[in-house]
Amino acid sequence: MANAFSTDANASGKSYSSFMPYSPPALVAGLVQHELVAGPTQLTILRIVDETGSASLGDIAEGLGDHPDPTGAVLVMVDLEILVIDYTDVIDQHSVVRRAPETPGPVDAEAEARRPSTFGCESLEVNSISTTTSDAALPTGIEQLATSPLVPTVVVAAGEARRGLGKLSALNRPGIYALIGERQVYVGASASVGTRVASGQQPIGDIKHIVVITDTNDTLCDEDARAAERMLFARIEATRAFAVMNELPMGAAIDAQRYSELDGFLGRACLALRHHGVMFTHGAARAVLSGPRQEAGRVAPLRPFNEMPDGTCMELCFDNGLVALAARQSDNRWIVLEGSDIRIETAASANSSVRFLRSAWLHAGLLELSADGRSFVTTRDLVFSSGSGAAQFCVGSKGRTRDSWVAIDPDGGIDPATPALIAA
DNA sequence: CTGGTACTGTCCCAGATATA
DNA sequence: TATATCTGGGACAGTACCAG
Repeated sequence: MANAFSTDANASGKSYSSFMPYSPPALVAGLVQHELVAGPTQLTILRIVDETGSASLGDIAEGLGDHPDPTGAVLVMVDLEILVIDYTDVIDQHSVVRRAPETPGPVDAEAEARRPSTFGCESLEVNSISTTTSDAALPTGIEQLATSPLVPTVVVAAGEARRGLGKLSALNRPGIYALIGERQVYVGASASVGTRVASGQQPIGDIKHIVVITDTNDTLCDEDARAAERMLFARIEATRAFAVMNELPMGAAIDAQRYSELDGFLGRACLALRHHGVMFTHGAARAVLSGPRQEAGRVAPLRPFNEMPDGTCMELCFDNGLVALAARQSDNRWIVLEGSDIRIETAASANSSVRFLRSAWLHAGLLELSADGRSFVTTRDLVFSSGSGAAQFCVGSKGRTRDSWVAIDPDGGIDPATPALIAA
């Protein structure tokens, strides 16, 4: 699947097209040129839409009969700006498809915001994106891409200057900080980071330096800061130059695009710290900028596909057909196996870790959209510290526990009910 | 020292589905 | 049609630990 997510030059600017394993579509003489949209398919889709002015994706799929990929066909036509699709969280059979406005006209920002912009990252917020030049000022056919407004401001203070950080109004905003000792670091975050550092009593002595990172444009919100705290924690832990004093922060529920933006933000901050000899001074600058692929210990050692993992193999079935497999190696070490289904949506009750990890692992390529688009699929064995944590991550909600995993026969033995089913 | 919060695990409820 | 079972989701308690 990895190759299907091409972002190369052939990828259309309409980003969801990048997850379709087909050639880029084109419109020639009013007819779509694409494997999924033959002439009759195009006519049928437009007829269904025109009957009432709009149609659900489910109606179109039904109208297309045995078409192999009706959703893909519709998305091709959306890509070509023949149709638009409205949906709330994810594209499903209830998503409404209608004709695109004929003239470019003013961009429907709200509808634009709902368009899928990266694989598997539906409902991405675009409020973090800013443009510096009005589209109207550009000639037709030229588009300035929006970029993240996150720009790190990095402040380094001596340990004894700690109290003074509370007096800097520029630090009275969400941000993250690190208290650096000889061989140990304490990482934290706060909605008002300067005050937090100045008045805190974190359990670390012999502080040599204090690093405070905020956003120059003050677009970093409290949730971003808590997510960035966990990400900085992982970056520092990966250097092995310091022992991180506190436990792994819980992170926050951010979407995959925001995760990517924060990662870039942190990369620039870490590079500044390297250039000033504060932290991240070992290894290549490139590695400092990119950071570790994943938190230490979350990816299990590589395992040949035909080799069974250690431990008891367990199975978790959910959402009418999705299956995750795990190896229970001990009460506090569960391995969710490569190829397991991970539900795309998360429930409102899902904890922040469930959402944070989805974004982190999409960013890292440890989760990919499945071939049928119904779920994410894990691309490596992933480590969890509890059965319920693993189950809740897979299902995307609470209410699943360690007992939700059912032991399976690692030798592929038949189900005890199979003889009865055959007899019937 | 205390309050707040996250994580884990258990319990319960509601709706859908299967079965008698 | 009534009942049983399954599944998804929320509420809650115990624990641990951070933050003030």
